[in-house]
Amino acid sequence: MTTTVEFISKLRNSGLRPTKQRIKICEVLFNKEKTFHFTINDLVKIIENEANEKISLATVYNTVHAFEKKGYLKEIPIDSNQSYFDTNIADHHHFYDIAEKKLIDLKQTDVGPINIQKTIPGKKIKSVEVLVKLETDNQ
Amino acid sequence: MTTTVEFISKLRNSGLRPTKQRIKICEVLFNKEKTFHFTINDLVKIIENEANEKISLATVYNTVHAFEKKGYLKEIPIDSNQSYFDTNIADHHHFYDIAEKKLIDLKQTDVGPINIQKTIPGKKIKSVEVLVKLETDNQ
DNA sequence: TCAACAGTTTAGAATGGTTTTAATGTAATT
DNA sequence: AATTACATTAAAACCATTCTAAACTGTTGA
Repeated sequence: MTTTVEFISKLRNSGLRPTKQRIKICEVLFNKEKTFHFTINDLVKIIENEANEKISLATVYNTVHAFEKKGYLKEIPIDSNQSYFDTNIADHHHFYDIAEKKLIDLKQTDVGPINIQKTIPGKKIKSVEVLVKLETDNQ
Repeated sequence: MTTTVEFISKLRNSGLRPTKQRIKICEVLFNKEKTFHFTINDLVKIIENEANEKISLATVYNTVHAFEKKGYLKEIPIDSNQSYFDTNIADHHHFYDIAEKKLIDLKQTDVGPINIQKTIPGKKIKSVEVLVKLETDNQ
């Protein structure tokens, strides 16, 4: 449980003005028991349900991108027509249920260490992400 | 080097009528020395340059999706606003150079086996894809 | 060989997620 | 309180992708 005051200083410390909208989005995203995955559309709906407020779509996009840039959110690479975000910023991997278009977290221990042998001069590894696609098992 | 005749029978055997457009796209995609990555836009440009033909955008989309469904192409999961495809259908993974927006193939031996410990009832694993994001190494 | 059918191509319109615009509003600073 | 820089907003624009419906073409069987 994080208080509004804490969100305000977190935002200020990040160089983001603590506006009503950003605080609301913080509460929606970072005050949950568990981390979760969402699309922008999901987030808009959650805000509409949870508060009776309405935050403009553009602001939701702006805020999510700002939070991503600050490292408070991670975008999950999926070849889908919309972006998925994750409030779990720890290093971890995903199942993607193709039929249901749903993401499921994998723990580090579910996958085991991944050792990348190849290097590219002048580049360093920023992240290593495994996406396991699931389909229906008909048998 | 694959002949036109071979592409025709490959298409027929897949239940796809060997049309002029599909044969052309086969030649562009599968007659290269090396496998490569492309977007739909890339492919349209290649076709325009290589032949003086013009294939309708809708047909390019249709054909790429048909080929993907038949397993002759693979879509690569990246959190981008457009789809990337790969003519390398062997089991392999990717580097993604964030700065240059370029994909680089990793060989199986560059990554080693990945062992997924978790299972979901009624679902089976369709694919396991590793995306290694690279950033500039400033030091 | 030819007719008939089913599958394919096409240009252009529609769709839908995301970004831009430019006007209005608000937090921070003086 | 005035100023300034940053934020929010609705609506328009953007752009990759999909859809539509009419024209076209490969295939089949008589």
